[in-house]
Amino acid sequence: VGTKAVRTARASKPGVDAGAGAGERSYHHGDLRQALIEAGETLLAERGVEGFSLRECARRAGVSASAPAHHFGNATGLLTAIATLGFEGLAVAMQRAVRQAGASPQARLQAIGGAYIAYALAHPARFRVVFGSLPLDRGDAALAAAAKRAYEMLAAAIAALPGRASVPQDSAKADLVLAWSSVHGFACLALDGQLPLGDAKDRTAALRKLTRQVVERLPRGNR
Amino acid sequence: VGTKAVRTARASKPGVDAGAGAGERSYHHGDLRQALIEAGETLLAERGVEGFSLRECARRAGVSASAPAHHFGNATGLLTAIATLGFEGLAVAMQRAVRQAGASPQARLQAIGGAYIAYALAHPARFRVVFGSLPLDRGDAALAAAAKRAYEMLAAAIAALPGRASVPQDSAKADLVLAWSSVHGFACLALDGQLPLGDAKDRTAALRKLTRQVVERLPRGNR
DNA sequence: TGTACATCAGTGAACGCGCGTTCACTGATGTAC
DNA sequence: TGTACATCAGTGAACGCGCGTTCACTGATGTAC
Repeated sequence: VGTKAVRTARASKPGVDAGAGAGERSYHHGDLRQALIEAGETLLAERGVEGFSLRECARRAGVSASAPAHHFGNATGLLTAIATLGFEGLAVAMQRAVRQAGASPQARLQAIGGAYIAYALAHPARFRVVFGSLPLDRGDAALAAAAKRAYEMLAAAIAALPGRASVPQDSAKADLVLAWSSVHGFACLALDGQLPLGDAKDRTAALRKLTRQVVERLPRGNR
Repeated sequence: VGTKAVRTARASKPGVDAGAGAGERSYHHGDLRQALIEAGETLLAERGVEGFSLRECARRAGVSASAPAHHFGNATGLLTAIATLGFEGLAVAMQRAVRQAGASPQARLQAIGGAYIAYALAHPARFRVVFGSLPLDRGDAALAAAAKRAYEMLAAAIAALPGRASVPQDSAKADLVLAWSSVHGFACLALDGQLPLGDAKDRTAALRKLTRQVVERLPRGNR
């Protein structure tokens, strides 16, 4: 009975199977790791941090409750993988924004801020895992590397502003905190639905104002 | 046995009993509502959002598992009460900061920002309940009133800045979002331990820089 | 090309646990007369 | 001041549930010869 139920569940999601002509999947999943991560994100998006469970992820991936242990060990392992994706996605989104923003350092920094917020709103589950209070394996190497990459993109964008070369390091740090705080706060409040902004147009306007002012208020070094 | 255990638990927290000479508490608690709220906050602080449960709150208050239902109905009710406290405390803290900051509108706004962050760091559990993803009864009248009070303090402080009378309403809204985002983001990142700031001194310096710049960059209306 | 075997990736039953909630109950308190 | 009674605020046993994790197992795959 169990096997049949699994097959039915899988058959309802065609196109996920790797190889194998028919819609049926074989005993092995193909890419359970990936499927569990996706299930986890969907679950978090649907039920929030409270509703997350490893068993439900397994259920959604069409797999027995004990299967996830082979890939992630435990729930923290899966959440850590999702958080890593979150940092990586953030870095990629910021990278892309920089490329599209042209050569002006100001425009680039502004674009990074916009990309940060857009990413948070597009992937609320990932964002909440990264910056929420769920248990993560903070010692995980992949997680730390992804976090560092995202962090350094922001730092580099600030350092590239005119006149910043002469800014002392701890002052540069404080400026990074300032810029990051603004953008991060906006993302959090927007995600929580706390912002007193009516429609998406209001929000876009406020967002643009915010990123512009963040750029403008970063002091130049040589004054 | 149950009753005895309860008595022992209560006896270990002297001074909580209302009236009654001896350390023993009677059948009635005295102020269970308050005790449950405090237990909830401690629990959240200790175990985070994940570790919260109504039963554990009852246990810590030295009371049976079914007692909380008399006061809060369910877990969401207790969390809503904590969130209400959070907004009220935030409003009170900001109020106090304004009073101590003197007459200058700039200094007042800056003080409000500092008070917001200080409150978040001093009451992480409340702050996380207010702005986290835990289920709350958003229709609760007390909660809505407290939220409104806190929100309007910030709005009033911004409106009191020189030249702001002529700023159109939607632009004022966007400015409020800007100021709130900066301060809120700083508080969130600091709570999550994400800020690359070494000690409390670093943090205070960054905080001061942040609130100052927020104030300076709010545009005047009459230009 | 065939065969033996190791390894990988899954199953499914079982465990013990803590949870929220319900229920009939009872001790303590307050109020009317 | 005393008594009857309503109401309030708790008890504790019981329920069914979903959870994470363990365990012996087995089907599928890959590799050595």
